[in-house]
Formats: sequence, structure tokens, C-alpha cells
Amino acid sequence: MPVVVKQIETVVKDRALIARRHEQICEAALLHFARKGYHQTSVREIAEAAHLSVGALYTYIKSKEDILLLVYHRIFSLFREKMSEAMAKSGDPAGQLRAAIEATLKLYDEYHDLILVLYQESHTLRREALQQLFEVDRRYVSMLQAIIERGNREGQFAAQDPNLTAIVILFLCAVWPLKRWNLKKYDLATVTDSVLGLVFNGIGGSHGLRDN
Amino acid sequence: MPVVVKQIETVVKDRALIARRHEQICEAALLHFARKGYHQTSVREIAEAAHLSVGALYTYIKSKEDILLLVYHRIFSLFREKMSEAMAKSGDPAGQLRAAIEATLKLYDEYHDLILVLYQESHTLRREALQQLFEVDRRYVSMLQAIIERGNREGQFAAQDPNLTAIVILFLCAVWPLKRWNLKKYDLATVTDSVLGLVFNGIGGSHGLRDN
DNA sequence: TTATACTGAACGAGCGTTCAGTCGGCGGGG
DNA sequence: CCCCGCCGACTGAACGCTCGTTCAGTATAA
Repeated sequence: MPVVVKQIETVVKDRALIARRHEQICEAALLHFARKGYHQTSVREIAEAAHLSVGALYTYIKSKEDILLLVYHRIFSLFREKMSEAMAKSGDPAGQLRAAIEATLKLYDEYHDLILVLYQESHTLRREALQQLFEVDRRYVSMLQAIIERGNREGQFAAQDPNLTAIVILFLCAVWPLKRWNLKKYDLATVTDSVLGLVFNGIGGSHGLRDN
Repeated sequence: MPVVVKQIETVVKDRALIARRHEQICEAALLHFARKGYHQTSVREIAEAAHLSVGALYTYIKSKEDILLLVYHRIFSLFREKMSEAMAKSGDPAGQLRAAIEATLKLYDEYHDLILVLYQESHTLRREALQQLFEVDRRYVSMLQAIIERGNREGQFAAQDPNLTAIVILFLCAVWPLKRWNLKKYDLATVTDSVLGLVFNGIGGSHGLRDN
């Protein structure tokens, strides 16, 4: 569902048109960002890929940075949606954690170029935009943290610091998009198994995780 | 020890001077790259920070990208040195793995801004330079991989795919520099403990998680 | 006629890069 | 011993180019 980013002031009035154009711009930008990065793609290129003139583009954004914001907001809304639905499944903490990790990896797989841009270009954002990004990250961490804490209470887990563990596990999922170039010979399922193996058993044991 | 990067052609003749200047440039560049990234720091800024004029700077490099290469080569030689000495210690695979992870995290701590630049600006490099980077990465992975394979043979570890596991573990160490902003309240020792805990025992703690 | 969406040439700033020129120390001829 | 010329190291104004951004103008539909 298209989302109008309210922080971005526009000249055009029609709300539906704004949303449609923002989506066009987002997709066009992502196409280039993933290949060349933010700084090496020009506004002209984005405009062309979005089937707009430079002038028209600038009636939907105030500056180039707005395009990056647009892309980031797309990530956020996407993840909010997908993650919370993945978490709501199994009641067992171990099952929930497994589902969360699987969902995250699947998302990272589907939007790997987006994640790459997220990690590589975050330092480009202004303080205000960065705070927003941190906030979203914190929310995902606390989702995982809640699961881990429950697992600890029920004796399934023994994590010393649930917050730290949540951060580390979430980061671990980013291997797939960030180290893609040297994971070429593996597929999503294999990497998922490896990550789940490490999280649940460490390096010492593999007790047949995928038993379905 | 200063290292002359032979790939970079220079106008100046004196080898020792080149090495000294390259080190100056490296440090100056890193200072700015860490704060603003590669694209947002100008050659003028780097020259000033290195106490050189723009013209003098260009007698030690051929283009701006050379500066990034210089920085990368610094990382490589540093890591080659430190890692191999850390690996050569204990004979026990578990002890070796632990030493390797601890050494990596300590290095990542000391040069966290360098690592950040490495991850954020790698897409700026030309194909040739990228291949070099990959090669170095592969070497570190295979160091870890060898340890894991030995641990498997001796029954201490049970990693299904040692190569994949090595990649994942090495990546895991990058939480510390890459997620620094939301690990502010933790210190190196705590994060090291957490990473070691996850690698050796998983989330289930020392007793380990049995099948569901 | 007017409001709205759009066009693309033009602008100015900043960038990476170059080069004509300066400086200082060293060596050999007077 | 001095002086001159040379050469290696350095200087920074200038150049050309690309970029983000703007705006006078066009098109269309109401």
C-alpha cells in the first residue's frame, strides 16, 4: 500500500498522485542506488528511470536527500508489516525466535539491495532522519528481546543480556545481504540453517534443527 | 612498519618519503572518512589534514580513489599481521577459535572507523581493487575454517558447513563496529562475551538446547 | 481564463585534477 | 670559498566538468 511520507513537502496537491509518484521515484532510485550507491547516481538518472523530467521530480521532493528518506520509509513500513505478522505465530519462545529469524532472512533476501543501501548510506542522513532510523531498529530489537526474555523465564534460553543478544542475532541476519558476494555458492535455505544452528546450538552441536 | 603500495604510481622518487607521506595521507583521510564518508570529504580537506598542498598530494597519488586504496591496504597489512599471530597461540581448536574471535573483536574495536569505511565504501572501488579485497577476506575466512574443520574432526565442534560457519562467525564480529551506535551502553568485554557465548553455546546456554 | 502538472535549458557551486611557477639544498666550476 | 645552475619537492590559482537546484515557459483540462 502506498504511503505518503508527510515529512516531505511537495508542490503538487493531489495526494493520490503524490503517493504514486513517490513510489515511482522510490523504485527508480533503488534500482540505481543498489548498483552504484547514493552519491554516484545523479538526480537526472533517477528522474529518467522514474519517467519524469528533472523539474517534475522536484515538485515531489525538496532535495536529493528526500529520495533516500523515501527509500528508507519504504523499508520501514515494509518491515513493520512483515515482521509483526511473523512474530504473532507460534506460542513457544524457541518457535517464535525461529520464525522471527526465518522471516527476517526472507525479508533480507527479497530486499537485499535495499538493506545494502540502508547500511551503506545511513551516514548520509541528517541527524533527525537518523534518529528515526534508530527508532525503527530499536523497535525490532525489542521484539526479539521480548521473545528471548520469555525464553529465559521459561528455562528454554540462558541469555545473559537479552537486549545485547537480540541486537547480535538481528545483526547476524544481515550476513545474507551484506556478504552476498562471498555467499554466492549458498542459497537462502542453507544460510538460514547455518544461522539457526549457530543461534540455537552454537558451534558445538547440531541436533537436526530442520525436522519437519 | 610503513608499506609502499606498489600499485600506486608516484611522481616523487624517494621511497622512504613516499611511505611516510602515504601514512600521513592515510591517517588524514581516515579521520574524515570515518566522520563524513568518502564522497563527502574533498581532496582539499585530506590534503590540509595531511599537512600537504593539493598539488603535493597529487604527486603521491594518481586519483582520489588511490586514497581509498591506501586506506584499504593499511587495513589488510594490519590484519594480516595481528590475526596470524593471534591464531598461532593455543593448540586446542576451541581455544584457537576463542583467541581468533577475541583478536578480531579487539582489532575491530581499535580500528572501528576503518571497518566502517570498509563496509560503507567498498562499492566505490573498481573491479580490480574489489577482487583484492575479496581475496583478503577469503584468506581470513579460510583461517577460521581450518580451525573449525579441525574442531569437527576432533569432535569438539559439529559445524555442518565449516566454510559457511566461518563466514558467519567472522561477520558476527562486525557487530561491534557496525552497530556501535546502539551498543553505546556496552563495552568491548561485554560484547565479546556475548559473541563467544553465542558461538560456543548458542542461546541455550552451557547446557545446550535439546530438541523441541 | 485559470489552476495544475509538467518541461528542460540555465545557473552557480563545488569537485577532482593539472601545471606554471617557487623554494631550498647540493655539487661542481671558477 | 662562493656562486650558479639544477633537480626534486612543493605551491595554489585556474580549469573544466558534473552536480543539485531553479524557473520561465508550455500543455491540458475545467
